[in-house]
Amino acid sequence: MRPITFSIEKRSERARVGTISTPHGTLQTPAFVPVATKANVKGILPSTLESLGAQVTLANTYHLYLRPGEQIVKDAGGLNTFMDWKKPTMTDSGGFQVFSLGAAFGKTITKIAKGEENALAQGVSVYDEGVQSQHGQLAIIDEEGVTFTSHLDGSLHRFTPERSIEIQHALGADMFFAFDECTSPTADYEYQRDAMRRTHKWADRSLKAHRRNIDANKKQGIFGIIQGGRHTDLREESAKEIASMDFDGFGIGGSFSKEDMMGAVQAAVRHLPEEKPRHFLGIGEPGDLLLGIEEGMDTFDCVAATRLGRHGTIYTKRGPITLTNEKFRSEYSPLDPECIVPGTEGFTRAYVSHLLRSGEMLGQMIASMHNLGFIIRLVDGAREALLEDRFSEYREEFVRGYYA
RNA sequence: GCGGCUAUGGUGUAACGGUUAACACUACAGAUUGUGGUUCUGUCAAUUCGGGUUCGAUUCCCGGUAGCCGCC
Repeated sequence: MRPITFSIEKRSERARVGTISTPHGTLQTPAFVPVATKANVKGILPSTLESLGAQVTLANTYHLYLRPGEQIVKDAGGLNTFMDWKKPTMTDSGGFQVFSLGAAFGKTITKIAKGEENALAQGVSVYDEGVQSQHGQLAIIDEEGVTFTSHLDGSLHRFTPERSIEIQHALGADMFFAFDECTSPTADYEYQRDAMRRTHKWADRSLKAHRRNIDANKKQGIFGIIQGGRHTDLREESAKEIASMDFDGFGIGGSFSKEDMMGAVQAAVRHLPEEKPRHFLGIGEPGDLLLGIEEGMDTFDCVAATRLGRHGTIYTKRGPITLTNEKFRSEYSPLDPECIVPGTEGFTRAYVSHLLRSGEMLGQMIASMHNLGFIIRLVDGAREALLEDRFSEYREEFVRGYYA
């Protein structure tokens, strides 16, 4: 019996409603996964997280390895005990940091490319770009793994698939990811293909490293990651390859352009087994979550809710608003009159605007809390809608209000 | 009353007899999708007033005004 099991309660075209069982309890899917990079969701207490309806959190291998070190977490009794979070946990493998500290370091590239960057990328070889900017990067990739300098103190480190898995065993999350390379959206086709095939080899090595550890196999499940950028043929190749391996679940990772995201997902999902959970890494914005659900994705993690909140932007049913804008200084209305998040009922836009403008941490906490509550409710609502056969109406109604 | 010093965006500073007077903060706006915790990118905004010298003055000169310091 595997530690991670998945059952589907209902299907609606490609979308599904299910339950993931883990040693720390179950997850009703579709589910949003708050990001707890350094074993905390920035500005949010675990008890608050629970009251917002969070079912699971995702921590990061790279960050916890550097500080405090995986041994500290292990000796604490694992991630759950360390951070006093009793529900299921996940860890990301550190593969994303290969991108964020490598090709994207010190640049404005994000994992979601805009249209123009795309066009720009057509004629540009990322290999050249990489050589040019290698001095400014903290990570260098080779076939065996990644060598990087710590962003904290400049010290030299190396991750291989085996090392990433070893660290993730020490962290002890219920579900964790194979070590992968998240490519830049500005990379050309050849680079995407080569990086994807390298990721496949790393997936195989990650899986073998995990299965060798009998003890960890009783407590933790491993997810393989599909890459391939925005190219549907690469996404298909990647999905077939990763699906053929004995993973407990799958993740769709990497970079896209906004327009091609769902095409890439569809191409991948086609080749994934029905009976295993699918996680959409780093997605997303409200509309993207609903699209992902429609395409058959089960879980989603994203930093947007907390990052936007910290920087003063909150979600509302009528689209995102920037609370630090002058007009909100004297708006004595709820953060979102159409979506009151429990625990924030009494706060007005004017008050939170004041806190954020004053640099008060409570402002960031309230805005993060609101955004997390908003997103979790959105995804939970989608689950209900799927169960009641009204998902498309649910999605359309939301999109009509949010993107009006 | 006399003498000296100072006067540059909202704030604190910079600069020069010569294009669009610089910088930081503030203000205003934008960005953010597996987090490098208060980040990144833009924008608005000033030479105290009146004369004079000069091709040209924020800069040099005279005066007014204001502030600070000293003296009686």
